[in-house]
Amino acid sequence: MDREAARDLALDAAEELFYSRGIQAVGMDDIRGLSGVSLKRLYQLFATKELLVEAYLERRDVSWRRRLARHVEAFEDPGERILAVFDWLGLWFGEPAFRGCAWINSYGELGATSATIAAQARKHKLAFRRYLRELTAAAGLPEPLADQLLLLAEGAMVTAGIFATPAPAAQARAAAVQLLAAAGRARPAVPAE
Amino acid sequence: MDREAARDLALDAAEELFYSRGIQAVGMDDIRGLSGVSLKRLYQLFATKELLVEAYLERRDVSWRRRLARHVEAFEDPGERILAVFDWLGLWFGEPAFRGCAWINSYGELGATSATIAAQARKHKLAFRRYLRELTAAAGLPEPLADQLLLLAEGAMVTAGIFATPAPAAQARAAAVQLLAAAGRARPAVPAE
DNA sequence: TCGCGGAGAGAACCGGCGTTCCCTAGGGTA
DNA sequence: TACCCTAGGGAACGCCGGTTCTCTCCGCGA
Repeated sequence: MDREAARDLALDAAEELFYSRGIQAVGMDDIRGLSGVSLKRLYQLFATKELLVEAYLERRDVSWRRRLARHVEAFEDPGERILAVFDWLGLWFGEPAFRGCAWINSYGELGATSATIAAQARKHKLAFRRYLRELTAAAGLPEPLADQLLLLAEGAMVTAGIFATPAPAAQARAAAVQLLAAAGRARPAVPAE
Repeated sequence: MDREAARDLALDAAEELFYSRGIQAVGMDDIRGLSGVSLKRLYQLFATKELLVEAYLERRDVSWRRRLARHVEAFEDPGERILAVFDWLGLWFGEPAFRGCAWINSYGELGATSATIAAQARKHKLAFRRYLRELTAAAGLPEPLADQLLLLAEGAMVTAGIFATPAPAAQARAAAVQLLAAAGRARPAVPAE
């Protein structure tokens, strides 16, 4: 097993365990047990647990945003793309392994203690906000609307996690429809010509 | 120092430390150091750390909702009361000690491990949702609107915590205004007579 | 066949923390 | 003054988990 393969196995196990149980509840030995990568190798790949956590959040950030983008960009219409974000959240919330947002959870757990984890959470949420701003800009809608959509999405993630139901995605979608309509009335996306 | 006073001191210290640093980052000895209540007494009052955490969340739930209600119920108009919720969030977010929502943070930290903490978070959020539903019902607005307002509020708490800015409260308030207007158009709160 | 270098398993080390225990001091009482 | 009883401080205990170390084994080259 070469270095790359071991790294992937370790990160797979880290993602599975850290996400489902929380970071502090998982020991390096648990990672070793699930991944089959020996402790020695683990520490060659990630000098400390904190670095492993960082790599886990980094990799998940990339894959999370890619999964979202794939779903959203199947649509052509800019307005539909915005709503597709909430539809995708609903799909995500419905997955059996769903346990809330990894970054919100990590921030709650270690944001006060670890500056790097707080920074990772900020980075991820900034990237998500930037994406929403791109989507609203493409639809000719103002930036403040994107920030409101961000609040709906974050609220849906939290509520879906704590209440363990995917319903908040549909609620957020409905609210987004209202906000889009209101913004459309103020500054129509497609001028009447 | 009698039993009641010691209990209050211990809970004051617990709230201060657990909220600012996270639960697992605080040891019983830290509680003792800040409260001045000896370990022996602490364990007479709370047989385990978990019971202390539970008592902390319980007490904070009561005081958090009382603070909110005090601010909201200074207004008479049902519509104003709803918006007052978001104004109060802005005041809260602006406090120097603000570090996000204690229940969202606790859930992220221990929700997967401790069933009682997950239940506390659910209980608190259910109570908040019930309050929002009461406010919208009093304004003659439909229940789904309350659930959407809940998403805005939760999203604002998370975003204000991670980005360390009170701005999300105003963004959520603006979105709430739009949603209220839309709901008012559909089913006017004050019929035209 | 004989070393040798690297890798893995798991024990060992060490610090932290929840919980318990011991020792002392102080105050009330005969 | 002598004796208890209580409370508090803080050391002690046991466990856990991050990190390191050691021992063994395997494959490869001379």
